[in-house]
Amino acid sequence: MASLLDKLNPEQLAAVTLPAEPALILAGAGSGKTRVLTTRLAWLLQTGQVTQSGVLAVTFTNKAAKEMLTRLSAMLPINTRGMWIGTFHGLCNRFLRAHHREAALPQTFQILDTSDQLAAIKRLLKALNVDDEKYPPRELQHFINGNKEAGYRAHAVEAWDDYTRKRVELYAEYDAQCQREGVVDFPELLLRSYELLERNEPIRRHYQSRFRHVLVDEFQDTNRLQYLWLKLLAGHATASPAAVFAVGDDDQSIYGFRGAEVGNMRDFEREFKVPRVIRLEQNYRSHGNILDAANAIIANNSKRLGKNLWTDQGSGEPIRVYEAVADLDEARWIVEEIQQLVRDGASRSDIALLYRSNAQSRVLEHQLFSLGISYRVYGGLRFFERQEIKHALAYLRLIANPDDDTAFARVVNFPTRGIGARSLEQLQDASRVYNTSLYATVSHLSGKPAQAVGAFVRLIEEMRHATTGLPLPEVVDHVLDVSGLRTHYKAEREGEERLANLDELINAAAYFVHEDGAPPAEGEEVLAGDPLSRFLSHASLEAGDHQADAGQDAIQLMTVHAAKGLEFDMVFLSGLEDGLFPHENSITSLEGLEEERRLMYVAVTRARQRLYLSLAQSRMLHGQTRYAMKSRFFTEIPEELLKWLTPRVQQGFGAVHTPTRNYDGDNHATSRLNTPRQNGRDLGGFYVGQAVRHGRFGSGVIVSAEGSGADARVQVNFGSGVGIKLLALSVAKLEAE
DNA sequence: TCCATACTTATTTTT
DNA sequence: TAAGTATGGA
Repeated sequence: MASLLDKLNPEQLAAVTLPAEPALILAGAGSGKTRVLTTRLAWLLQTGQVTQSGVLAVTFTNKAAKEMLTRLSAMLPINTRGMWIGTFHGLCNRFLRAHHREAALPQTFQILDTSDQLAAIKRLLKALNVDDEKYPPRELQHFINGNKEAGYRAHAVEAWDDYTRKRVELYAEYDAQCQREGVVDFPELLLRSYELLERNEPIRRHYQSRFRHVLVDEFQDTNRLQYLWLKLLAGHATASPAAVFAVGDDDQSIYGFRGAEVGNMRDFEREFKVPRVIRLEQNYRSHGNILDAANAIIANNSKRLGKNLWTDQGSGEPIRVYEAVADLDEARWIVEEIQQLVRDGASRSDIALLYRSNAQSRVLEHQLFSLGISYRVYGGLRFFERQEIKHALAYLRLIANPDDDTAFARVVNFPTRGIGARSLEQLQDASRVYNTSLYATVSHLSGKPAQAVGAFVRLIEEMRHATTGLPLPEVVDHVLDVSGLRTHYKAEREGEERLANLDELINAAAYFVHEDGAPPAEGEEVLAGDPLSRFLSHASLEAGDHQADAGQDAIQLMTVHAAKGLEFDMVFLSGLEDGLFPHENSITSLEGLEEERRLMYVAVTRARQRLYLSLAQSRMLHGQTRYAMKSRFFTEIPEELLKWLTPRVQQGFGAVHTPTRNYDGDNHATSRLNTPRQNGRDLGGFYVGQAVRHGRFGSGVIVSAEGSGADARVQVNFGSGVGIKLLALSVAKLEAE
């Protein structure tokens, strides 16, 4: 037992061995958060304070849940299968399958992913004849999900204006449609579970008395509904509440834009009366200079719970900074530097290239590609999101649940079988009249459309019949043939990859059955439902890997968001320009800016040994060259931690006049940029891209120009604090800097 | 039904 | 720029 607690630092040890009471662990970046969480779980089990079935551990991602299970099995010789360790959505799915009747759902209910949900909303708007210009589907989706995640059903949403009233009405209609079809979206998994617990006392009591210890990972990312769900499940208001062990870092809260409420941490501390917040501040990842920079940056945020990272590893190297003239030069420099690192023996996969937004990867990729350096871009389409896979899954969904109109609409005419828009419209209308699903409505139809659609229904019936009792992989195989999907993609010019993916789906099914069939631990129940429904919910809840060959030794490219939780020996953080990072859409509000700052904090703390920061004075954005100032975050890092690799004269764009400014001496891009006249406009000697000084606003860059001569006006970006100003040259006393 | 062309729009994203 | 959607003609 001692071995479990070995090598923990005093704070970690204190956290792991806390008594059964509400606990809040503020775990800084690289402080051994996962280790503490897993060791706590193992320790509770090993010391007999709780049984396997008395534990609920919840994470946000499948990856984190898997990691916890793997590490737990490595610590204790136990069968973890059947334990309630998983994602919020995964656990709620399991809960709802087990109590589908009480939750008023068919046992085979299907889960809509984000794109399915959007399709369902579009279909609803069409059926109700709602103008989708006035009520854009995406906006409506956001409205519905936002309300669900705050815990509000349509009837509970306050609406003070006609527009909102209409959206609330559509929200109610949407829920009714989902109910008819036997499908639930992501937030619905949570809300439905919450409502069931709230309404059904026997079930609530059962789970409240069962779970004695509730462990929550990444607590700062919880939304309101998740917080309420935890509170209820843990029996917060009851005589014998479960001990909630919440681990998180308010400084790494970067998902506010999708409903995460950092405030949940404060609320938790207060409402659960956490006796003592434990801070994990010793960092095992980065060298001192990197941590000093991170601490300095995040110190500018208000409303923090407070925390300061430290290390005993020494200060290490300075942070290297490079200011390029243009995005292309920045990319060239980064790639050149990477080549040097690799020549010096660095392994490519230890090098990460981070950026604020996905669009920035293009220049970088281009540069890497042309120099033949292997790289891997994270993000993008995942396995279960590919169209051919979604088509195949739609057939499977119809076998499991014929009322799933989203699945029906997706494949009724794919591959094409002569069912046009008019037939479908008729079917939609009839389905409203009879209040039945599209599938069930077909029997009411007559005439020509009924023939074609009827044939489709018979096809699905045959599929269901032929696959009953077959092992899952064979079901999939059969469906791929009979649906005509295989034939379709065989005929398609570039269908080989799609065909390969479809075959991969059979493998995924086989693998799933293999995992799914393992015997559960004693006293544990497995997920209820038939194997097909289980596989389908697995496909929705776990969209699979982001493509790319993970095993290869390649440079890692990703957004800062995607990098959260990861670490690399060397990190390049590119595009550090005001307007890009922090993003211009976020700088208008304090909360927005503080989230950007947390993002910056996350980015900086990814680096173990070496951190590079870079920016470009001009950048191609939306097909136009844009000029920007250095990111305001530079001013938040103590100067002595930075090592400028570009001559200091260049800062503030003074260098545009110096002859050698580009990394490789190639200055054609610059000479084009700095032509003192643009579009023949007379700007009295000024030009776009020029560094200027204003008496009141300070120094900035001319971003754009309009008018000419006496009417000439220019937009000047003054950076931090001031922002972009439109100034008439005849009025404003600008001087070249 | 399919294909070409025009038009729009442009963070971050897991489940 | 460039991807995604919308529209209209064959």
